[in-house]
Amino acid sequence: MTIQLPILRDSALSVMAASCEPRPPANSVGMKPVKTLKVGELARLSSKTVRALHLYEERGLLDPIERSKGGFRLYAEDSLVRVRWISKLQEMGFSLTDIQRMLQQWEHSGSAPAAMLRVGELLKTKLAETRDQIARLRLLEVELESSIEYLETCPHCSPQQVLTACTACELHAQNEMAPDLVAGFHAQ
Amino acid sequence: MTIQLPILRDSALSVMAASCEPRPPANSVGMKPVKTLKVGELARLSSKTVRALHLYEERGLLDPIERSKGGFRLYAEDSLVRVRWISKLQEMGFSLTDIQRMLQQWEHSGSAPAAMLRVGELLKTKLAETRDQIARLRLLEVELESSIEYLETCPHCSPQQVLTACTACELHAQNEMAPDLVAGFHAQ
DNA sequence: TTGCTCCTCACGTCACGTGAGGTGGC
DNA sequence: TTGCTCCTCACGTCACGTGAGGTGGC
Repeated sequence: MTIQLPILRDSALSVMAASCEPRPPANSVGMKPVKTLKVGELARLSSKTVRALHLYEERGLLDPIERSKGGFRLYAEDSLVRVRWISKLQEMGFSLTDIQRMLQQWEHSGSAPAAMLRVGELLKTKLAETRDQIARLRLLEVELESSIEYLETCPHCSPQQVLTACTACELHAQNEMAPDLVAGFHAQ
Repeated sequence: MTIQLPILRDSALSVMAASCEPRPPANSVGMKPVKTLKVGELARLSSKTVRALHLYEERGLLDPIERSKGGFRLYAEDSLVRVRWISKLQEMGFSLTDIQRMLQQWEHSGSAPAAMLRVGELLKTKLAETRDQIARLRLLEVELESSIEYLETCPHCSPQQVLTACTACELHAQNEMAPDLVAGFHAQ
């Protein structure tokens, strides 16, 4: 994976030099050592474990730009964007294998708009799935609420009452079925 | 786990007998064989695999009422309620171990209102977590939408454009950063 | 030198998936 | 007898968790 530097870079630098802001460290030209992160720092910043970051490397999803003399992994600051990107895709339900495939498709597609089109399609599919998932969770939310409400009655029941009698409890209206979340306990 | 039959059963039966509906098979008294389900049927009805149902049995979450002479598991119809209950708890993020613990607490608590109180507390905690999860997914939804919108511009880009040039694409406003979901591709 | 961070194996865990080889029941 | 369903091992998978034993770097 070779990265071409955008051509604007020089003019961008001169604009910054002309401003009154303190000059940021030159980190793209190689004169000063580039600011890097050790794996523990990257882990902390991304809320991942070191083990997870190692795994992403094994799977080809993340690479340190170099190693220290002692073998320590040194990451570019950009890696944080990559790791957060992985996290988001995982939250949407992509597996690491899915993500691996997406990256490969991306790298092997010569034409930029074609690659972007593919990405767009994937995101649209996921948007639909995310909406489904939200709908499912809202149903669960309603169910939780009504189960909690149903259970509000129980503290007024006699403490001597045995659990097996709950199937015919006289405190709840006779036509009021126990909600599934409660009924599951006595099922069987 | 012994189940006491509710006392209303007989009167319920006689009400049914008095109606004009065809008499349903007597399935609680033991005169006729009780309607049971084989594991495959239960799997189909609950959208689980046979393997999963076996696992629930190993973990003490589900038990067939009997076995056929040939060793086939035979489940009560009630088992479907139990399996759906397990599914719902899993959707909320409970592990099988969690569910196992809940059932044990339930079975070992002598007092019914106390058991219900515990269940109520657990459900309240899960309600909060479910709401958090919904909030997270809605953020993702918004992010997906804006990423998709951002990518709408790309089909108008020259097909000869190389991917590495996307970091400085002139079709997107210069101050418009690529959304994280897109930026993750070129990060590193 | 001390203490914290990092390294590479390598086995464990969770909720199943996926055969292998054999049998039940209509 | 055929075909579908079921049985019990038992190993595989996914995304890490969790040591074990050793070293880097301020």
